[in-house]
Amino acid sequence: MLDAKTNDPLELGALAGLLGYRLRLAQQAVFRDFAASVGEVSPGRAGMLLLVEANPGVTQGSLARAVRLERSTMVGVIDALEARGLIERRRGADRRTKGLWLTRPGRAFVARLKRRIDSHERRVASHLSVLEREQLLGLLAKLAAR
Amino acid sequence: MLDAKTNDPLELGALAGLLGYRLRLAQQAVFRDFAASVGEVSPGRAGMLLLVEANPGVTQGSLARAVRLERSTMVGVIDALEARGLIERRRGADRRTKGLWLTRPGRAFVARLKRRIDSHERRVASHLSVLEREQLLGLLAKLAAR
DNA sequence: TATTGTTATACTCTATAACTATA
DNA sequence: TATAGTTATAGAGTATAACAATA
Repeated sequence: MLDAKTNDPLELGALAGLLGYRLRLAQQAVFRDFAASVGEVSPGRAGMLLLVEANPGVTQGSLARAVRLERSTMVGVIDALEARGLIERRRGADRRTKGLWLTRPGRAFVARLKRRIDSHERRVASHLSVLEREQLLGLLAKLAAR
Repeated sequence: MLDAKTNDPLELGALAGLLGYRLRLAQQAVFRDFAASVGEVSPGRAGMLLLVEANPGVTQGSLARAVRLERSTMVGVIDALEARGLIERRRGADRRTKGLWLTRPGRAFVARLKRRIDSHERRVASHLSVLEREQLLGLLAKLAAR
């Protein structure tokens, strides 16, 4: 780890070989590129929009479990996306539930989002070969499999 | 991605092959294990303690740059670690700076921390071979190199 | 009784802008 | 003028606990 300003080297000590530390640095780098190049919506919110696109009518609770948020947290998140006109709640067959759907503007937004995410992904992976990227995705999935 | 409660499969859609998505899931898994098994201090704070241990007398600003936090954010972080009696500020040769040092209890705390982190690391990497773990660390470093 | 969405509330982590003391 | 630490303030993002409607 280099001190970004003075280039004083800072000893990493016990930190050097820890997966959690390397994961955090990598994720910071990727998220920083996402914010700069995709913008408009955070990585987490973008992921939710992609999940609603792939699972039209998904209930709030089901989406919350998928992204590991509390149901109560999801309320505000959906409120915000609904206020931006990107998704809408519809009454489900089970009248306790609310199904989530992309609005027409929401679908256009997600289409644009996907194009930007594509070029973001290419830029982020530009230092990796195709094989290395596949290896990395596989190892990450293995690590996350609990 | 499985819905954790009902086992309804949720389609991942465009999310499936994104490095940022896989990074986030992997990091969540690792941090959850850290919280459950190391506890007492968050991964980020633990990292700072390890950096102070490896760089006695490091200034607040230098540490802030190393972990990519604002100087102003670092103030409160150090306040909290100081209030817990783990580190102390000492006046530097340049009298604008404050050097950071582990206290005696802080050194004991970090020693215990390192033992817990070791077993945490082994558990997290338990699904990976030694070679796979090395590959993963290397690929993550490559990804984070901007 | 159990589940879904909701509200009220609070906590953690972080940033920006303006200040002070030194350099 | 520039830098290190500081303060005040604000904004994401998240959680817990209690509640109403529905199953």
